[in-house]
Amino acid sequence: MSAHKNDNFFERVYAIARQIPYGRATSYGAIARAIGAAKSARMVGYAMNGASMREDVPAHRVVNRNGVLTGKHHFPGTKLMQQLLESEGMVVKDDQIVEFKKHYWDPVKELGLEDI
DNA sequence: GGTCTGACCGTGT
DNA sequence: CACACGGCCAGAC
Repeated sequence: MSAHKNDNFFERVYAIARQIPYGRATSYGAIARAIGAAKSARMVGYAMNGASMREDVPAHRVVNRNGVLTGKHHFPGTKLMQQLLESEGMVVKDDQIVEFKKHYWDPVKELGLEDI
């Protein structure tokens, strides 16, 4: 019992992050909205910290709203995050995804969560 | 068990 | 346009 609205905040974050397609990227805020916690973007970032050890969660495809690789320091190696993104066809310059909008993947829109 | 911090975001001045 | 601030909430100390 005592089933609160977000029992598994972290699991929900991972569930969304897992669905980010190859070659695309999304933002912390977008994921936060997708799980119904629009103002908890910070916690999404915090959750991704624990996702580093999970291979099924592509944490490198999650950046901030400006397309900046704010979490790159949490990856083993300084440029691993950038390399992973570039290996998927994205261009990263000055710690930022070039033409971020072009590769942006909005979970709320793509998964049809708007009407829920 | 209070306090601080953090891979963020929107809004106000 | 730059900067400051509040919000949200889970862990670490």
